[in-house]
Amino acid sequence: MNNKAKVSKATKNLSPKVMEQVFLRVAEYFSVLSEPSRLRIMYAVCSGEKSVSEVIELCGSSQANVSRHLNALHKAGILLRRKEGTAVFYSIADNATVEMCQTVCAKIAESLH
Amino acid sequence: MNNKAKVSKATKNLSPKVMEQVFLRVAEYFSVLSEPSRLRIMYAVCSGEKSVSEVIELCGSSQANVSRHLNALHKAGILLRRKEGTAVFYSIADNATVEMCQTVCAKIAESLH
DNA sequence: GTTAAATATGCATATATACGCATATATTGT
DNA sequence: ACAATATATGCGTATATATGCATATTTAAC
Repeated sequence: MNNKAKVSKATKNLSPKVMEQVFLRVAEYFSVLSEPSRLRIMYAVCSGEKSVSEVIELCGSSQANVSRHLNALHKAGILLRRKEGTAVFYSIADNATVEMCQTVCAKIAESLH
Repeated sequence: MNNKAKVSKATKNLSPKVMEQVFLRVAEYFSVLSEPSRLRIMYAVCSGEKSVSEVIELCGSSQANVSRHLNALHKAGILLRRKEGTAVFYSIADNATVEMCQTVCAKIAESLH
């Protein structure tokens, strides 16, 4: 079974009640990715695991904001968290999300030409 | 050149200024998809062109809301608009968006089990 | 134990936006 | 011209959330 078939199978035959749950969750998921600050953070982290401090440097945003955004991305299951001493490291949980963002970025970047 | 290479080429070597523009636009794009009401509408329309009235029936939302959401999806370039008499028909502009939504829906649906 | 460094969080505020309600606009049929 | 239908929009309100500032919490070093 190819990927397309898998997707169809996963979303077909779902009750309206479950579909509603899915829509709610998917909306939350996209919502996390609908902030420039968080996309900037994703861009910083997608090249490899980064500490909060490193993300702050790379993104030029405030410590409080970066911390909150990283937490949001982690809560959404998009970033993994790892503590080491006083530092906290974040990394990409699922490459599919990054690939999706890159696809969208590429489309937008083209349309800017 | 395969798709992955194309994506890389489209986003690499962009100046920080342009990247910032891209992040803004991508955030807007995801923002449009971050509402359950609009996802419901996408689901209604992705099976084929629909008039506003049909979408209202399928989604059970108010006329004013459906109209506004359809307009938002159109403005974002996600839906096409076609007038015919007093009716206005909306349809999917780019299948890539639908496929992306379906992929995310499938992932979420699986995680609900 | 105290200090310093890294990270998280409480609070206030400003901004965005989804929705309901009413109304405007456009098109068709009489 | 008028009425009916389909769609869009102005306005007020409630809710969500991004941000800055200050402070709390955690861990390491001394």
